[in-house]
Amino acid sequence: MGVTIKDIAKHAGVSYSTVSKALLNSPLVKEDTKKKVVTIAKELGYQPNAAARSLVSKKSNTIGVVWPNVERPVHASLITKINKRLDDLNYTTLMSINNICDAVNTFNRFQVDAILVFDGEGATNYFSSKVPVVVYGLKNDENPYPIVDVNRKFAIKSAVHYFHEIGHKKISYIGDLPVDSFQLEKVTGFKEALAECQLKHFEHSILSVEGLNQHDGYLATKKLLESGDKPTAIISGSNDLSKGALRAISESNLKIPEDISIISYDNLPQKEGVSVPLSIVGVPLDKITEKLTDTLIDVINQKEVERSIILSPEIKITESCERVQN
Amino acid sequence: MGVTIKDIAKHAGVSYSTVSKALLNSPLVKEDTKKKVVTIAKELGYQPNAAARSLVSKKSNTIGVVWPNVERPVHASLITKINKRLDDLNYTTLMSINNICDAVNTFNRFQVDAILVFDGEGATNYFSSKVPVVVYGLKNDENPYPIVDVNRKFAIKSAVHYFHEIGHKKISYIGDLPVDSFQLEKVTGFKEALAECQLKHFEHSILSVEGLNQHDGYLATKKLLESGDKPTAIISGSNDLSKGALRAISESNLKIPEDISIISYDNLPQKEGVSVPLSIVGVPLDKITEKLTDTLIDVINQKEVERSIILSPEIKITESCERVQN
DNA sequence: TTGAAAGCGATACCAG
DNA sequence: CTGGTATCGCTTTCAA
Repeated sequence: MGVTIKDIAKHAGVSYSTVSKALLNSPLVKEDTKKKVVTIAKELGYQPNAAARSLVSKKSNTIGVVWPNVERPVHASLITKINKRLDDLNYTTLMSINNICDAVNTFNRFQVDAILVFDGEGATNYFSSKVPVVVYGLKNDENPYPIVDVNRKFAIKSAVHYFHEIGHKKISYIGDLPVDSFQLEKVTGFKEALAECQLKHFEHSILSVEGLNQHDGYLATKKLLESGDKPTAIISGSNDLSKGALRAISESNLKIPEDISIISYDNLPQKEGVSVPLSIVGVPLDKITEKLTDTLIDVINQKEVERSIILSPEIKITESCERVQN
Repeated sequence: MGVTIKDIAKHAGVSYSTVSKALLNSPLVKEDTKKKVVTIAKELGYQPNAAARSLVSKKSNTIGVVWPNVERPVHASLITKINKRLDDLNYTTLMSINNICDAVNTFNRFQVDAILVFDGEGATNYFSSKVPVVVYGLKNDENPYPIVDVNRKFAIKSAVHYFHEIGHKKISYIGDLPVDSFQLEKVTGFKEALAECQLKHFEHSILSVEGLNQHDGYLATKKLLESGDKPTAIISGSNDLSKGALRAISESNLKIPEDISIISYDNLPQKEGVSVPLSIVGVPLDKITEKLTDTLIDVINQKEVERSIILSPEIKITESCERVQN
């Protein structure tokens, strides 16, 4: 059906093993022959048969990404970046949105060189794989594969400590969403940090949300500001929540940072489209991408990798924060 | 490295061709032998080598889905449903988030049985594929592959006509977002329908938005209601926009449908979490899923399929709409 | 520098 | 019912 190296061989008047070498740019083939073969291959619209190739070479130059819940868009930009980076490294990325177990099996059948699993649940999902696996997500003791994760708890803690240092005593956290273990981590960080700084909880120190969209942040902040009991500083659990918070703050005719300071948890550098340059705490997406792809390449090359790699957040303070005089 | 049928053959004391047959559940193998082989295969953690299999059988039972812009989450639920349905039909779904051209080439190398391309841009991207292709997205005359699409224009038109029939004369559309060709289609439908019904434009008959989130709908509706010039009916371009609209309406102390009627464009049946059961117009996601998967299966089986399949929307009216007395 | 041939893991046919 | 063998398209020795 498709064009094979034999077809090319016939057209070029050489043997098909020469074609193979030429296409792999082997130094064993004369430049002229190479050129001719490559030209003919292009003309014929030749696409190497991945099945045959990986059958013999035991390598597919392909990495499988398991992304069980596409519907939660949190990871979309990360995956896009990873795809790009792997492409630059000459790897093909294939994705599966099946459950982890099935997806891992599929990729094993396809003999991908490595598998990257996005495990938002810290699931106890027991899967096994001959092909090396790297997990991005919550740590889980049963998981025998190297795991890369982001220290969300520490990120929020840093924010609290920063506010404490510049004199804030009344700090609110927006983004309590118990069904989501990532958010849970952040709330825990907030609570622990309050304790460490000997700061008190007050009625609205932790605002729950129904989701992580701009509107959820808007609603929560609105509620917070309308309570008689305003904080001097806000930490918000995600970029979108922050956008909503900013809008609620400006609607209440409060000024940032004079009336209220704000730090946002975020992995993206600085999103445009906000009125104030937000202070950000979190692990930059590029850092996550790099660590993840590097780890994948390492496991492919059978290098030893740490079993648990927890990336530390960075904090970037802008004019959205101000010292409190007292 | 991995377990092969030869390993199983040794353990079972039969020839490897028998193992192959047993694993394929061929009637040519004695039940006992089958049982034994299957058990051993399981014990050894055997995963058939997809490369070898598709090399000889020329079938991979795999469908490649090209989803160039994951970052726009519109298609996430559709893709999830498709994945599910194909899984039920015993097809494996593999996704690529590369650009259309590269992704199609990749899937050609992997000899998938068919490729589904999500083309949100109606792009003139010229790609060619030996493997059959089905496109979901905007029609495009240069595209030689069968295309499935949703009639967004007609959906909005139906909504306008419905409102017209029940006496509304002042109708607003929320969701003008010119960068998005899908939204553009809807706005066009709105304009054409107004003309067909001989209804007049007024200042806020078409509300633009900056995105398609709940908050965008909230802002637009707020603006609309605060203008002195309220409509009696609203059509909203997406489910999320509608949620925002509902909130803005309730904040303005208006009642649905007494003060204002509303129909939402949506492909999902009826989302929970809204105060009023919304009237919906659009093609149900299940219908799209079914058409898309059926078409894929058809092209795989070399059946003739129409070159252009445009799905008609359904309109479902609930108590969010009321006749206007005049 | 090129060609011939072995073999990757599975299926499918034919012979027993 | 079971076993041997050709074959898929390609990479990779080994010889020429």
